[in-house]
Amino acid sequence: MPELPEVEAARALIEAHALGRPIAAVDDRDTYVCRPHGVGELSDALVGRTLTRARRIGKSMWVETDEGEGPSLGLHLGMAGRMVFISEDVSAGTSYAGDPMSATELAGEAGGHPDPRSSGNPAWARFTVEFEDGAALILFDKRRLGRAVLNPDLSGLGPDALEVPRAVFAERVGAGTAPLKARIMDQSVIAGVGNLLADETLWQAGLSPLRPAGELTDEERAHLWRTLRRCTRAAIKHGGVHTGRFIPYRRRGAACPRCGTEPVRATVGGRTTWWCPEEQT
DNA sequence: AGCATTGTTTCACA
DNA sequence: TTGTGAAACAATGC
Repeated sequence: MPELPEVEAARALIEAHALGRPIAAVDDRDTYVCRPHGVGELSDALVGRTLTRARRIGKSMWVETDEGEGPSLGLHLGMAGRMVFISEDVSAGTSYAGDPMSATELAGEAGGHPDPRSSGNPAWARFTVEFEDGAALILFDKRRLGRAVLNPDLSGLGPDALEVPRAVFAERVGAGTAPLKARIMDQSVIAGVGNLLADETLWQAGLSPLRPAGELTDEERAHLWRTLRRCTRAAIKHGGVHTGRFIPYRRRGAACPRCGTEPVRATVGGRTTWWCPEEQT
């Protein structure tokens, strides 16, 4: 689920609820999600400190501790991760993106009837930060492809897709021989665009995912930059990339909501890709 | 049973 | 050396 819009919602959740609370305990026993750290490493580094700022580039976020004096906590949601904050104050119980979940529901066992399909399944809590006041910040991830790591290396990331200036975007995206979709999903070129946001943006921009990135005109690059910003902002506002206009039509037998043509499917940049062959050229 | 999955890393190859 | 694409990763869901 998580692309830039979901991660931004998670970052905002941390910023709104988890800052300023001294850390009492950390559960880092899942050494796959917390790798390369061993059990207790994140705990030793974080207990006694306080989260002071939540930041994000693309799909990667990190939380500074003790005004930058302590280590930073890197968090990545992977393919299916979500951040949840719970506290005694039930009204604050919420998840990262338009899918509020009460503390009662999150209690799972305590509720008596935990839904195994729920992302709040207690068994899917892969990393937990408990605060002295009883609140907790939890990374739920049914597939364990998310990450919690100290002092994350973000040097391989390009500029954030929402922050990158138009001219920089044009220079970085409008180069190379790879298909356009692969180019905008390359996190070292620009950071934050995933499979669904890429399909949505290219559909809205009327550009084929197969176009060699380096062959775009100046006008097309500028148009793509504006369209990507609009799609990303809309996804943040509406609760995630799945709210995109084109997303429901990424399936066999559908009809493009603008022209009625059946979308086509192919693998582009290693990912399943759907587009309108009539309008996207 | 088999295939697909909103992400990232590693590896093979041109 | 650089760029590109496939496979692997974990664990479901259909």
